[in-house]
Amino acid sequence: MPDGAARQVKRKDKYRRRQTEVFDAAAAVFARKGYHGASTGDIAAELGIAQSSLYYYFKSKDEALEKVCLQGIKGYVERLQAIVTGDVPADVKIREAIHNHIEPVNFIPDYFRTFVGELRYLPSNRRQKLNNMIAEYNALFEQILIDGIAEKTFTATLDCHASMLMLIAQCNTVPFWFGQFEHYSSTQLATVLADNFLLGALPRRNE
Amino acid sequence: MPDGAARQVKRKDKYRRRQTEVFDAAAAVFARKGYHGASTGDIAAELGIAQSSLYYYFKSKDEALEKVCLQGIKGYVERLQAIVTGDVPADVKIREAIHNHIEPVNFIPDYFRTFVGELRYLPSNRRQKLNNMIAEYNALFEQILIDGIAEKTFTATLDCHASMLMLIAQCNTVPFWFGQFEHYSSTQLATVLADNFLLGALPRRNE
DNA sequence: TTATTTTTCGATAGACCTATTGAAAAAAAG
DNA sequence: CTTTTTTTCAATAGGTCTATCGAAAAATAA
Repeated sequence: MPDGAARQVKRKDKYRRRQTEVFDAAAAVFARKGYHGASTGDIAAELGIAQSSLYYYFKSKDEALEKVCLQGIKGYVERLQAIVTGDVPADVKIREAIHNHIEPVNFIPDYFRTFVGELRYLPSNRRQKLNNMIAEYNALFEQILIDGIAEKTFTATLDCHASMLMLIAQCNTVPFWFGQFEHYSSTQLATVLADNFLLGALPRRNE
Repeated sequence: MPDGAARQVKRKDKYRRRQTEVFDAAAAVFARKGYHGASTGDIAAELGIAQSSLYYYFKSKDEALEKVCLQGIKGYVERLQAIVTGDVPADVKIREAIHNHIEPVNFIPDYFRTFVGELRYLPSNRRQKLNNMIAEYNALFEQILIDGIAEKTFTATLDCHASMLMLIAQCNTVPFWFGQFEHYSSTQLATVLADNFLLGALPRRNE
């Protein structure tokens, strides 16, 4: 028989598991109907419980969106940080970065979509932290391109800032059409995207 | 003094001009707050009139969104059609197509943003026509790439369908950050995007 | 000016939505 | 089985939103 402290932990764990189910449902509904188009009643219906029961797990719809967005970006910056500091050429880093960005579509697609599409509806006080993470992420991404020019991996004419925005824009649209093209895996898709960016559509002679 | 028929035309014209102002306001509010986040009261406030006055110009909020979206895509297909059938190499066509897609950010940015971001919230009966136009547009865009491979302008390894989606995805994000980077004109931006797609980031030897 | 048409408005019905509250049901502990 | 704690619920206050309606105001015509 567990002692008092262990019992507390177990109870908290059970609560957190249920809470995760609630946020999963919220993410699914936000992704499908948009934040403002989704009601707490919709989320409850997704779970088969009463609308008021949700408030045992979050304090407001705003907070639910914040948690979903935080979950959606979780780990992104850390993984990109590791890629940037890696000891490989910039073109390999770009391939890794693109893969890193797209891959979560496989296991948290609703969080991914909600983060990309609904973050702007977070009240500005809650949005601050997430905006900072995005700025940091973008800077890391751009750094790969800047370093790539310095090490002569990329052409000097590359517009690093615009290219960074465009690469991320491409990755961010993937969760919105991933279900419709099952013949691509996320890995294949990342490869297509990276090949396009690195090689270009015009043929190359010496390769 | 105009006769009866001419008077009717003049009145209709005046009505249409005012209606355009109403849709302009709707597009602005939809773009800023999202369709579900925007109320008809917000649109009225933008115009400085009563909320109920709007219903003299449209029958429902849905209809307003439909009209804004239709205005947002107006001319796109026709212009791309002309580009596709033009007598120039595929790389030039791609440059033209990208320019054609991005340029409206200069004169109808709110319609552009609303079309890209809010179309999905149109009830499916109203959305049908617009979806068909998008399908047609995408097919035309992809045709440029397919033709480009056939005429040896592009590498045979190019994934035309994925590339089409990615190019359009890039163009579609432009209206969401255009205001923040004033040192790019839409033309310069189109050039960066096309250069990236055609040439790639890796240096080329013989050019 | 007076009469007619166009445009705007105030008031509101009817619906929906968020968040709260106290109580009931379910689960866990004793 | 009884008590305690956790989880869910029904009911609802208080707010917002869309769309309608008849009347008022403004513009135009006679």
